[in-house]
Amino acid sequence: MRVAQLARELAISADTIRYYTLIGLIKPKRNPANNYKEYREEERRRLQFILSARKLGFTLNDIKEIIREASKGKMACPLVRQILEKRLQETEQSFNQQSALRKHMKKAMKDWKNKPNQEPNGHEICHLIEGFSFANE
Amino acid sequence: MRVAQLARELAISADTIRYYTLIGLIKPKRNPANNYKEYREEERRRLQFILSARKLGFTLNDIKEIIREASKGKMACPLVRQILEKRLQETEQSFNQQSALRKHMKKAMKDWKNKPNQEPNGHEICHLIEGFSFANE
DNA sequence: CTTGACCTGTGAGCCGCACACAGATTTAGG
DNA sequence: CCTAAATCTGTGTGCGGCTCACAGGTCAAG
Repeated sequence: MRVAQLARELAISADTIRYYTLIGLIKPKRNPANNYKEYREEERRRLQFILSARKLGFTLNDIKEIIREASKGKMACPLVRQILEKRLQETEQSFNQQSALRKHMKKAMKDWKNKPNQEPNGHEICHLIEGFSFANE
Repeated sequence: MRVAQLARELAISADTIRYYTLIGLIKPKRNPANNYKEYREEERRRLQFILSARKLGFTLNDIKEIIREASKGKMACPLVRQILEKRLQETEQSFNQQSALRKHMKKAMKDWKNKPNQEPNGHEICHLIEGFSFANE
């Protein structure tokens, strides 16, 4: 199976598969007839593993390390648990940041409804932004 | 005032100020004595504008465009309102994605508490990930 | 006058792809 | 069987918003 069809079946882009191949996460054999990469059952399974791991917040580097560990015949689970914990912490952080950003933006939308546009006055760029208060209410 | 001190006062990194300068958001004059960049009141105000706008989700390109508009003597407010709306939509999207990711990760933490590590078995990489269900309960 | 802190510009690295390009291959239609 | 169009290939570049590394110039304190 070639890259485009596999991409269709997994509902991802061919470029993504190519990229994973480029960085060594997948190692398809070549078809000697045309030198195209041939994706088989093994590659499909590995790709599905990658996609699941991505959905759980693992980075591509994490995944690389996990695969390396597993292919040395070792048990990857402890590593997986440890990485998940770390990534969860980071996700909590950026989630809270996102949440704050969202709050500010919504407040701006609301506050600005009652404010007029204003002609430029020399030292302000946009009074909406410059006059915005990030404080709670 | 030189870059490092301004950075300290605004609690951001000197590299960030340098970067904003590089992409043309700030245009400090040079000190002829040593050719260092000189940041004055105008640059400080502009920098504060940039920081406020960033906190409201505007991208650096947005900010560039807004400044360009304002420096043409035009009223930037309508543009600002329009961009905010767009960025808010995007933020909602990525917020929801983050939220889903966080949920999955927390579920994994919980589910995996009861699952043992498992020796590699040839065709699985990590049964924790491979056996994880993304469904709601 | 030296030491060490600070400054400079330039360039590369991060992450996870998306997109552009030019040339090779495959497929469908006549 | 032939051609045209679709699809494929690898390589390289770009995105955002910085951060860090490097090699060298400048400056303040002792």
